[in-house]
Amino acid sequence: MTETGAKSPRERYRAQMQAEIKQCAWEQIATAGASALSLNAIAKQVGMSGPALYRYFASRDELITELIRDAYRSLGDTLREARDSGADVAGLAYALRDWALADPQRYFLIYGTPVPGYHAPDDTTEISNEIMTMLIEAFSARPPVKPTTPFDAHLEHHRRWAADHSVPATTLHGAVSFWTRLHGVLSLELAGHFTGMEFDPALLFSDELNSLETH
Amino acid sequence: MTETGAKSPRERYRAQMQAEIKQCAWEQIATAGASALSLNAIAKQVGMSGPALYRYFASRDELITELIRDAYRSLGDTLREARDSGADVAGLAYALRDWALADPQRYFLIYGTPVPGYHAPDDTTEISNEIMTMLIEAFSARPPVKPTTPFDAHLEHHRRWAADHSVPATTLHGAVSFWTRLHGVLSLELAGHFTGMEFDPALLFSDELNSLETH
DNA sequence: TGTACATCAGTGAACGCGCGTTCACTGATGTAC
DNA sequence: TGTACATCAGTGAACGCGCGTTCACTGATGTAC
Repeated sequence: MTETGAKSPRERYRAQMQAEIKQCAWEQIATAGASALSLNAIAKQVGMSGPALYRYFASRDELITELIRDAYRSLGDTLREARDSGADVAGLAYALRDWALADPQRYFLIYGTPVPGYHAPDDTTEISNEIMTMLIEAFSARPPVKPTTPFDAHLEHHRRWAADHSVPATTLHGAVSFWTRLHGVLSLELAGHFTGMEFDPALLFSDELNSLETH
Repeated sequence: MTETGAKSPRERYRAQMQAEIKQCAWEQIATAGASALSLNAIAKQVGMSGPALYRYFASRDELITELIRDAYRSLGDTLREARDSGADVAGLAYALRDWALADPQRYFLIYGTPVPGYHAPDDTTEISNEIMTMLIEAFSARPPVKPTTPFDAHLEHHRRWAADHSVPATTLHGAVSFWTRLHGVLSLELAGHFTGMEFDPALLFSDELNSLETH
């Protein structure tokens, strides 16, 4: 009875309120960074008093955890939709880039500076795995790469993390390099490390994407 | 009279105390992240009372700024020393990697999540420029690369940031890709995004380094 | 349709806390004659 | 070498602040008969 569809008005309201709180939280993060997120400030902006938030989230940490979960889900959804629309490796890359540019602080919430103590919730690693699987699939549809690097050889015996057992190691390598190279450009761009150099980061991104063809 | 050498005992003591404070600050950052840095906590650990720190730093922000400056200087020194010891591109890469692994939070203080409001002090961009120049020099010593990519062409007309006007655009491109690719692997490794995959990040790093030969 | 009760969103006061920072001060160290 | 003064490191009390969180409560909304 409780498990599917048919929400009561109260449940609707509750969900809507929860979404509004998160929305405010995201705006605050975009403005001042995640570490400056304040429950009281959110409450004020939403138009209710501080303690009321505890109807929706058990604590500040739980709110942040939920935001991280949402960020992962959003990225996963974005890439899945791209794939379902027939996107190839390049399509996934641009979907990633657009997603990152749309909200840099959301990107950094996943891929930015780790907080020493904190450990991300388990569902996020599931989404990470799904993303990796999508990348591997995309690279599987490509003409195979010739040269075998030391890392390729290493991967032959360290590939338990990859769901698909039949795919060649060079394909796994492609997926990993997709991740690291595009993250390299993206994170430096989003952090503003290219301001001062007048080149267009988009072109660098495209070039890095193309570099994945040979490796 | 004031400008060079010959420090008085007071100046010595002062410099030593300042260094000790910074040292404690770094330990705190390594433990709990930069955003959790607390003046009072530092004071307690150094063995003096809170307000005493204001003899050495005008404010918390100035302390952090100074730490960022030191991080940049440390990285610059490390790479310069490597170069002066005759390191080539690969040597610089491993010097970078070692430096990053020695203190991940120091790395993230430079290359991690940006704080929306904050702007790094000017001297840091000088060091960034110096680092870029060293990379360009290192890539100049290599056999030239054949294929010209769109980004190469773009760089021909957007290279004012590069001090050396005589070097080909593909060389500049090499230096930029060095930066982005190695940062991509390093930052994901340091942030722990490879835990759960059993491969050795060092081998991936080497492979990414080798990938720079063709591009 | 109307009444009695349960659920639950939101309030306001209060908690303790640690923060950065200021201020007037003490006391030791250095400098000048 | 000894005295008089200036410099400056460090203290302790106090400031106001905003934080996350708890608690007992009010009042509206939903549910059962």
